[in-house]
Amino acid sequence: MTATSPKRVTISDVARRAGVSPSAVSHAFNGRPNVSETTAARIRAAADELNWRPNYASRKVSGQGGRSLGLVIARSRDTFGRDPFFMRLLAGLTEPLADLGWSLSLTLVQADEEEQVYRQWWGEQRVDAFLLVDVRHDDPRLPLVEQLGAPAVLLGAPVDDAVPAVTVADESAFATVLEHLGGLGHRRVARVTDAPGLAHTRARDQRFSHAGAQQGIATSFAAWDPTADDPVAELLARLGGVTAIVVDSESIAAQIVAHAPEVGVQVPAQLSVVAWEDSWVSSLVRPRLTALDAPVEESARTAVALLERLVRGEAAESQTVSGRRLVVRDSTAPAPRSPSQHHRDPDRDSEEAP
Amino acid sequence: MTATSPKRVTISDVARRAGVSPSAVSHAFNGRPNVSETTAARIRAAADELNWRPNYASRKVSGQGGRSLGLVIARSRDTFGRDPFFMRLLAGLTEPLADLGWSLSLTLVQADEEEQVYRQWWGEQRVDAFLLVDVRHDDPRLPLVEQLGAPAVLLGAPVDDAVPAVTVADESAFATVLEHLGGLGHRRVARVTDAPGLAHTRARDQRFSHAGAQQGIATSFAAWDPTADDPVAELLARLGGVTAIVVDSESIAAQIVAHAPEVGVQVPAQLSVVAWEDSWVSSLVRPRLTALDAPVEESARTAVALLERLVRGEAAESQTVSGRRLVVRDSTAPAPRSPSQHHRDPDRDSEEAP
DNA sequence: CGCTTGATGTGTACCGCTTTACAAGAAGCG
DNA sequence: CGCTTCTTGTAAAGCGGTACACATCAAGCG
Repeated sequence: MTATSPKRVTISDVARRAGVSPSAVSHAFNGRPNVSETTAARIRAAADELNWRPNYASRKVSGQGGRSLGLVIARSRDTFGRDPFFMRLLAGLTEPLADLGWSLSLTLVQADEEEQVYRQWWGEQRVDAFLLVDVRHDDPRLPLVEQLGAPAVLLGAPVDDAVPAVTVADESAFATVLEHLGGLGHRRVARVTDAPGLAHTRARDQRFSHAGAQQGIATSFAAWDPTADDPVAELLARLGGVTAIVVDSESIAAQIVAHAPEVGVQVPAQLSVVAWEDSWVSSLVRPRLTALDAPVEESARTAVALLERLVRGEAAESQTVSGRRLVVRDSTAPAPRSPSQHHRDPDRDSEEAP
Repeated sequence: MTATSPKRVTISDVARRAGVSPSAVSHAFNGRPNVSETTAARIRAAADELNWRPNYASRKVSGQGGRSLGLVIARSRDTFGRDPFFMRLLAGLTEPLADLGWSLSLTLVQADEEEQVYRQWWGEQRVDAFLLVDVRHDDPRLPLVEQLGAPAVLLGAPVDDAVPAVTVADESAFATVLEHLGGLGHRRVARVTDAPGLAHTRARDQRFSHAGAQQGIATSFAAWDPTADDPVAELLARLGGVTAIVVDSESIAAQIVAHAPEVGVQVPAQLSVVAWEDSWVSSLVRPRLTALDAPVEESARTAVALLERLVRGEAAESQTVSGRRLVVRDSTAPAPRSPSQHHRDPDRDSEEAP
């Protein structure tokens, strides 16, 4: 088939139909006081009958503020696809954007094309603001958006005064998690992270150590190595006397609980696992993951609100959203009596909760 | 902070810098033959130095074809979020779109706002084409895009000649799956679907019956009821003497294999499960899901190519992409010797593969 | 060598809408 | 009742490009 475009209806058609000038239509549609309520109604009726809406491109050209948010994600298809966080984020952005009449432009890029895409989208005025995710230390995008003069908000730990951040309050979260684990008798807990370059990783590392110190729990760190032959086995082997881990990524936590028994580590009998994000995946795997739910939808909403203010030229301050909530499921249990049994025959120890 | 927009550079700035007229710049940037290669180079250099890119909105206003694809998904946050297919689709669309210089506008809507959003986005010329997913029987969007004259392509079974479809070849897929199951001794297989309203569901139903008939396997159908208290238990109870199921949705298949043992059905000892989509989730759950991988990325690429032709005013025919591939994992095994044992004590039967 | 060509550019009229004057009649007022 | 002030509307100038028609000028040619 061929797309046969019926002549598109313009503001003049509406004006003619309502018996007014095009300017009147414009004023009516922009809530300007230059038109009486009665004629405004007539104009709206005419527009309705013709099914007309102001052409987005045209209004942008004539100086009307923007209505499009750019989300550029520098991830491989794979790491994007297996992070349920992004689904939640996308879904969460959609609603507040729609309320504002904005739309979301999304793309995945390779790391080395990233800046290029920001420049292009901004230069073409394809988008009017950016939402920055996966912000790294010394992230080049921060100076970039400043240089461009592009309104931007980042999700994660604040990095730079010039770009407001929407942060999920984490302080008490580590305390909560370690209280939960401490209450189960765990004394040595490790934090597992991938993506060491991300800005929020460092912030969380500090909070984790701090909370551990306060609660008398020995904390350590372990990096997830996706290049290993069997990343789960490799990680578990490195864990030493740790009896519980807090995993930054939900998908990694899920892989760990699913695969650990197969390499001789029973979860949660020998090792408790907490995921630092929550989604349907956590309740899918067995044992179900104890996870820390984050208010993703609210973060999205907050970010959009901030962005909207920036685009209007107002100032916007970084904001914190709270609502971290520990959802206790089946991957955490009392610490084994004698630690460091990871490599025993799985059948032989089945220490149950006291 | 406040966004202080540095004066934006326009085509005239570039023209001045290159010592030519604005038209020359335009021609140079649109590969028009009105400008010599040497001056074109000079112009490009000037544009580079000023970091200029043609304003997207302006070119659209002045009749330049569109560069934006609309994807409107009528799903709840939840059903969107737990379908890994969408992640693959989004990721898959991104690359071919970027190659074309297009961008993707995404939104989630409630079913009753759906048409409204199509009208709005098209009316505002915010997008230049639509990709239709989750197409239902008598889907109102098909007449709608026709009426609007909007280029559109749908993913799934062809429904209407006016809207080209990109279809994943399914014919041999059912044969392959049933061969696999038949070879394991299964004689009664059910197909489990949610979303009975989707257009491709009916098509698959027929193919399934057909393939069953050809291979002497008794086929039946079972609907997934998400409103049930325990949908998995409820489904399994309804299965009768069936020893294997083919589940239309990967996330449902995953729930089934994860939860079945907890309601007394061993997978795959008592029941084999095949998922009709594949993603990382299939290898996450235990037992790992035997799944039918679909060429999602290639479908996306094909759809984009079709769309691009439509936007250029060329005709575009429906296309089929092949590449369905059965990935055999751990959720399929030989059929139990005596069927219909679903409600036995799980410990008591552990019939192993012969 | 005069004239047709082809290669390169430039002027200019839009595209559809916003916006800043500015006009015209109604209303307020001393 | 003449003049100022609102109210309601219109005209016209852009916004940043594109595209068509036309101007140049050097080369090609009989």
